[in-house]
Amino acid sequence: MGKQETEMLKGTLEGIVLAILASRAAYGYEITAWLREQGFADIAEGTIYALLVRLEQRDLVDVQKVPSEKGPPRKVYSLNAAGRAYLGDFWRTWSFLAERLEQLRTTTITEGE
Amino acid sequence: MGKQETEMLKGTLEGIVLAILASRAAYGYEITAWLREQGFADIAEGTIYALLVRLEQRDLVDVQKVPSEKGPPRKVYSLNAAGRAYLGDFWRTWSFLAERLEQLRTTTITEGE
DNA sequence: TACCAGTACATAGTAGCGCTGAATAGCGCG
DNA sequence: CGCGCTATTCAGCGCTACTATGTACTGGTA
Repeated sequence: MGKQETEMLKGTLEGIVLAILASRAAYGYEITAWLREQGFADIAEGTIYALLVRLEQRDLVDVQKVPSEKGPPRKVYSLNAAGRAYLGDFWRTWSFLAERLEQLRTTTITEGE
Repeated sequence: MGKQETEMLKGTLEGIVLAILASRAAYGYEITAWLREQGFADIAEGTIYALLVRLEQRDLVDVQKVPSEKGPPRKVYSLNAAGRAYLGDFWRTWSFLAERLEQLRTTTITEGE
């Protein structure tokens, strides 16, 4: 959709994916499909794969190749200890930001349009 | 501070500044100082000025030069109609994102550390 | 056989945003 | 005069998400 959403996703999309992986192991294609179901209609496939590669390079996730009945083998990602700690940081940062914004919204109620 | 906060601010900082300008006209230095008080300790000054320039170029704000008793003249920004509409879009996008994240947090309570 | 849709991953190139670091400028104070 | 505070500006960098494309494997169908 808009540029606003794209920019706002920077930083948060990583946390979203980490949160998903915290609840269960998953692979790229699956994550993309799930996000689309949740209303993130236009998150590009390539974005998720690139993100997962970054997570792997930073050793926040464990990876396991699993053969698939259809198509090439899946790369199943799961959160490791470092990833869980990093996710904790993410939630703290997010909470801080969300609180400030909620406060701003209630004090400046100018819902345009 | 961390890289996480920096990335998360992308897109949201713009909305924050718009929200501030919705409640009252302000100039760059003032906004920076206010943000620091609110806990955004390490938002660089240059960042705010660059952001204000972008807002001006996109015609979301009105600008007025006001002489200052100390230092060079201030550029006082205020939100115009387009800016208020854009701020409305921002809040909608933010709400969507915040809802998804809140849902994710409650279903995957893995507060690390 | 030939073709296509669906699954699954990968990557080169682009654009946008915030940060770093520095420069410029005006005013008041010791 | 030199220092500190106010106030703005700018070049260059790093990071993330998007676009667009390509690869690879399976099953259905004409």
